[in-house]
Amino acid sequence: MKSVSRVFKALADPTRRQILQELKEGELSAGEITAKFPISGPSISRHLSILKGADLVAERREGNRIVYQLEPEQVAGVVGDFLSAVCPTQVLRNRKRKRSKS
Amino acid sequence: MKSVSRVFKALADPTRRQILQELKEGELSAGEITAKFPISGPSISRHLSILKGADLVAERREGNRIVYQLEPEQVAGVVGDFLSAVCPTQVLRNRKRKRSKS
DNA sequence: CACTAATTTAGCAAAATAGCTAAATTGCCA
DNA sequence: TGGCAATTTAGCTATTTTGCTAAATTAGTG
Repeated sequence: MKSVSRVFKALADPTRRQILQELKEGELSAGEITAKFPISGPSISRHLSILKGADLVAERREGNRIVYQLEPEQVAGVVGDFLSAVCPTQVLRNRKRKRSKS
Repeated sequence: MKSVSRVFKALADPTRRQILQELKEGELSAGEITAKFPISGPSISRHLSILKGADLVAERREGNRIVYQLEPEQVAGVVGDFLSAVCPTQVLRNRKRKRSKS
């Protein structure tokens, strides 16, 4: 599958988007991530492997546990490229504040 | 469903992302869009209704046909908000050219 | 080595997704 | 009104996704 498709499919799930937001604060082990969500460890593990498959996170083993880390360049790269392809004029630069919620 | 979820689910499908790119060039009727893809009219119609449900496109009837139009503010708004939430430092501004393909 | 903790892998069931064809709808025109 | 063109809606099937529990893996510790 193409990289951009893997990324957008990964971002389609709200749990996975929230995992990315948690990782923005700093790296976390699989168990620490699991503790933040109401779903089982194995389910989180699969979400993590999908995020990893899209290169949105990197993992490394640290003794007993596996630590995950955000890859902000991949997030900004792929999503940003799409954004500039579809709406080049109003990408980030020039974005108006939202009136309420769209 | 929440707006951001509808948007990212809509963007998860490659056909729908490509429809948005086609619409970037200017509005198109459902039939004109269908002609650009190898799948059936009804399938395109459903993709369009999902894009419309996420407010990524707007439709209007024009006589016999229905014309679709990109809503770049919604695209840039929702996706851009997510981007600034997850990787505020390297959002668009400051993005390095890609070395090859990530 | 045996035991425990952390995590992933396997296998299953329910729900969602995307495609198709056939039928319904909507608007135009004679 | 009848008929045609454009599009959507309905209903179906196959595939994918997401959750679960149970079992396997990997690393540290007595």
